[in-house]
Amino acid sequence: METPVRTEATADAELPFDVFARACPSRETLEHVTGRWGGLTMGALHEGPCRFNELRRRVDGVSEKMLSQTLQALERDGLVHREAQATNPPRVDYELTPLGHEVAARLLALIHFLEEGMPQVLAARTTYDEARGAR
Amino acid sequence: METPVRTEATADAELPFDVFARACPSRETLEHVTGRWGGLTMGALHEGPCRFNELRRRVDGVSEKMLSQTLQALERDGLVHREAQATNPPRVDYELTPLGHEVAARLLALIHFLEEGMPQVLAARTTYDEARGAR
DNA sequence: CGGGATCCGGCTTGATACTG
DNA sequence: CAGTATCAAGCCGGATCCCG
Repeated sequence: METPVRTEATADAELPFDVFARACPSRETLEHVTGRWGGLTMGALHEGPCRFNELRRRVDGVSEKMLSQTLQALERDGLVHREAQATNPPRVDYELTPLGHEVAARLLALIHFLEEGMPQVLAARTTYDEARGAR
Repeated sequence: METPVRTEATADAELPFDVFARACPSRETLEHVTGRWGGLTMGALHEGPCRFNELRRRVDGVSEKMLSQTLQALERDGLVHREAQATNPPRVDYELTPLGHEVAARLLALIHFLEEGMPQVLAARTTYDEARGAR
């Protein structure tokens, strides 16, 4: 991983934005990104630009409404770029912005790690459920 | 991109878990981790073990019920360890498991990047809203 | 094709109260 | 302190209809 300007000295520098605070706008964006469809949508877009209905196919289970809604939130946050052509039939392409790509990369790192760790997770679930049912 | 590092002996079979598939259990775990309180809870625990009510204070805005529920889901997935002492008053400590720490690290990478990128996000929102209101 | 508008059921959430 | 139980409200998300 590349290390930006960040001097990894002591704890953290005092950032003006703190997700742990209730009212911080960063929490909203985090929820857009990690929301039910936000993460999957960005993950799908990370593979490349995509039209609306193709996106629907990539993100299994999402409805038109939620995809539309999700895309709007991400576009407003500057993570997704929307390019519409007023042709007939209309054609709209979505793609990640540079910022969006960086966010998606971190998101996918999480997703892939989770996928690889699923055997452990599943094992833990079994253990947990057995310890419960036994008692 | 990067070379897929598979420990499996079998050839380049795809991973057995795919979040993009509706029915995959990895999507459940992803939702536990990225859910409304899951991420913040794990982020808070990444700083160190913590008791229930202290956790509530760290994660601003979470209710008892949701914290309890969140912790149970994470414990079941093997990401959080719960250590209870049957004293009076009761004392329960929560901490991340090794797996949980790895997940939390990726989560925090995302969170911190988002916090640092908030100025851009906020700027994008302003632009977006102006383009809307103008029309 | 790419959405917007509307309706509506139900799951999630959050107070509140109660227990060990 | 560390939760569980209960209940009302509200937002989420799906289905449907409609438009450019």
